[in-house]
Amino acid sequence: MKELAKNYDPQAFEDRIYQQWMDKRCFHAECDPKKVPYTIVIPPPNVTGQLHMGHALDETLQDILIRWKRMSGFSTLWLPGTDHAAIATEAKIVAQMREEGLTKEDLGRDGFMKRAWAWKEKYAGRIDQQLMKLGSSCDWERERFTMDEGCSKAVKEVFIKYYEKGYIYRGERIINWCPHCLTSISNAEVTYEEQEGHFWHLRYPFADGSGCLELATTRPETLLGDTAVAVNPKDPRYKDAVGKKVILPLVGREIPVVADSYVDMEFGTGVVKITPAHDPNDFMVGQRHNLPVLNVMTDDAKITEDYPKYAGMDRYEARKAIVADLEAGGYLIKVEPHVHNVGTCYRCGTTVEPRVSLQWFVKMAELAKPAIEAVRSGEIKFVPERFDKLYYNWMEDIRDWCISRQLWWGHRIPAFYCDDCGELTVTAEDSAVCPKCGKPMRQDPDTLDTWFSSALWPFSTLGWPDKTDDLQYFYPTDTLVTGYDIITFWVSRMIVAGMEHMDQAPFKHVLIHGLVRDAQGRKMSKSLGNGIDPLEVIDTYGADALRFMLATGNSPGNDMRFTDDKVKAARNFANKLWNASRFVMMNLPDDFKFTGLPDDLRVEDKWIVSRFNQLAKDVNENLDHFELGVASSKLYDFIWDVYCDWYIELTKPRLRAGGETRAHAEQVLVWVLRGMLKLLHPFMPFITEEIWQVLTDGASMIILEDFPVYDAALDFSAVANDFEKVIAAIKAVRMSRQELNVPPSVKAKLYFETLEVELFSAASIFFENMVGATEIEFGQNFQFKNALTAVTDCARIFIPMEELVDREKELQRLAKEEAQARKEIAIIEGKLNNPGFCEKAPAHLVQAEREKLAKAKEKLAKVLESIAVWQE
RNA sequence: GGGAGCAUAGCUCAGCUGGGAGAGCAUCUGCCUUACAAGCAGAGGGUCACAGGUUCGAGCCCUGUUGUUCCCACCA
Repeated sequence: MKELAKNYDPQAFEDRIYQQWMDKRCFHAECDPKKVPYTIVIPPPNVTGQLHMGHALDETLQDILIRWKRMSGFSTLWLPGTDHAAIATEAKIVAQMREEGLTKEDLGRDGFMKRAWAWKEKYAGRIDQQLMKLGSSCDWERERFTMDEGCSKAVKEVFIKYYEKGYIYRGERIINWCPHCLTSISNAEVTYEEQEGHFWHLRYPFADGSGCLELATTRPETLLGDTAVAVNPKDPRYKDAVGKKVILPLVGREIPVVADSYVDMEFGTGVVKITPAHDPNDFMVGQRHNLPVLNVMTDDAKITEDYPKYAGMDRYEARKAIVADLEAGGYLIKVEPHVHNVGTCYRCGTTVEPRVSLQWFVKMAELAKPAIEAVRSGEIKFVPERFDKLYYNWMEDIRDWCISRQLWWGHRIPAFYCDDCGELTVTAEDSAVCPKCGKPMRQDPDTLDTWFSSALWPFSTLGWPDKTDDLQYFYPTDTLVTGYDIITFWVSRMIVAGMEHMDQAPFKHVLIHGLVRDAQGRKMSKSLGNGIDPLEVIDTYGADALRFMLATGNSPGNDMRFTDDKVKAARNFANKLWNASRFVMMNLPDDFKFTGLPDDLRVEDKWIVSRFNQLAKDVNENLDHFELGVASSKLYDFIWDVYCDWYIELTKPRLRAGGETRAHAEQVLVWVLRGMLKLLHPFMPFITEEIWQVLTDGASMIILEDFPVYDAALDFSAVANDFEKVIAAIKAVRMSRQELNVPPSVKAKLYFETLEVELFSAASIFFENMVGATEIEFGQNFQFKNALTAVTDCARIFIPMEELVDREKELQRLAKEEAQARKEIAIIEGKLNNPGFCEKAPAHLVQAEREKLAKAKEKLAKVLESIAVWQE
């Protein structure tokens, strides 16, 4: 038999193992009618992005599920792919061009696109490589990209379908504009931040000279675009003002005073300046009162040429200048500090500028209805459930979705304008000629929001709009794994699209995870520089350790902190498994053949087999309920505590014995080891595959093995429970010896007072091997003047010492045990003396309490006897 | 303003449908026991935020309070 390397060194095999899986096409999915499909589509990372800890978590969870299902006999497809990430990618390219002194206009649209594709080609694949390092078992043969031919076809199809059904319209609305990215963004892409600003109290004089209206603003520079002043119609203070005109300071324009219920009488002076072009609420007021819309800013938020004095100043410069002028002109009453929420671009953090412009929108209210119903009916389930509230919250109050972006990198809107006759045509054809007048048409310059294409991801990647075999077989997908931060951006829109175009929810479960934060609990971010690179972690500790750490110790939907200690603990666990496997293999003869579990199992074998059987049951159940963290910690406990610390130690005497005894132990050791490796494989795929292949001499791959399940034939609970008594006795002896500072090197004979003579006598070898027993004798009423006692609920064990035992210390120890026993008895008696408990609690629980009480009393009696002996 | 999460050992967190408070790390003690010192054997440490309620029984369910984090809306 080949041996495992002396040290666990993930670098030595992780890449090789991955290559093997690839060579054997282990990740490839077939439309196999004999199998049940299980599908996950990857949340597509940015095509030119880099793997960060959030991805690592996301992919780890998906890979665990996929590998588990694959081993459980499903035809599993994990479909990988990347997103073109319109704003993010275009921003990077533009920044790079800026360094060369180039602008988009310099290159022109075609030139820019050429450059963008080249950029994409250069960096695409990098993220794939990184996913591979993690062990992701994606079907790379099916890899997709949101701007590939098929996805682009789907996008056009959907756009046209929506347009024809009246869900898509074009209109002049106030939208969120990012002056840095130079594009519109949707409501969902705006993040609000609390900022300290000012409240400028201003005075607007009446045109007729009858005094002034006082009002306050946080954005004095927008005054240039004021087209009215509004008051509440019910406000008695301003009854006479309504209908009059005021003169706009600095500008001199006469604007009306209008009455609108939007104005809150309680707030400020009850007078609001109305700037329809630069504030969403003002825009609505403007519409109600037919006010002109004056855009006073350019794309990049500078004042336009219409106001020569401030032209070219950016909005903050202009603010300073205008405030100064207002003060000079006597229009400024006072300035107060004011904390308010400011919208920022979620991509670049720039303060967004509400701006009126002509954009494309999707009417969401109708489309949202079936999508809401899909969750309400349980067709789609969020895990954990509470996230459905966030979803309803968003969907039930949904706004129209601004989908046009003033970017070049993306899907161009399939709308064409005829400059000649003014006709608007939406069509999939590129070489469009005006259907009305036959003249050539001009395509809309804008592209679509990135999320428009990712919304179609669960079916566009399977071939839709064509009716492909993949689509037939793998749709709807089963589980979507993603972070709570993109439920509104992405999950909700996929559900909408799935319901609308496929008439079927795109997935059954949405497994939501939290954010990976740094050790102090802060969000990992570029600006803080506190991000941890998963690849560096993999280099240091191995992918298995990283994966295990990410999957353990947290529960769905909750954030987790990343600490080095946790990865180290996971690495140590891998090392433990490695060494245990090495130990087992070292003990196997060269011609070892695994023949399966022997029929004549010993008590300790039945114990471990039974425990393993329970573990297999638990792990399957936990995974079924998406309790990945619970499953992984059960595996940890079993492998480390049960198998390594107990079972291996228990088998050592048998291995030393040789012959049949040894061969028998070898089979059980290997049987359990194989089972553990399989159960652990989804979590730690590399190390389990490596060990497996050495163990099986390369005859098979663990990734293709059957996942263990509960087997009633392997349930030996009764025997296992008996064996727990032996374990309890060993622990009790250890505790006595340690607490009395008896060195491990000191051996001693053990005297047992017990009714379980048969059980303990069969186990005597363990006492010799594990607690330094020289010999074991059974009897009653032993009297020792200088012995430690170890007490369990079914045995009292004397350990006579040659050197004088510290009487006081042993008495103290026994007193502690007495106190514990009494406390336990009190608790149980408290329950049993409660008539309500005995009457209403399930019978088996009452019975269990009675048994516990009997045992506790027995133990107490034994402890008291021991104390009596010492006190004589 | 609306909604949600969290509060459990010194730290980081588990604890699934209510039925004996757990893990890792840290601390203390003893061990190089030929798989593993990235280890072994033990120990100490918690009024499960607070106050009520339901129940035979509450870390878990209900109500309220406090602290904290987040999401949504957004008052110029």
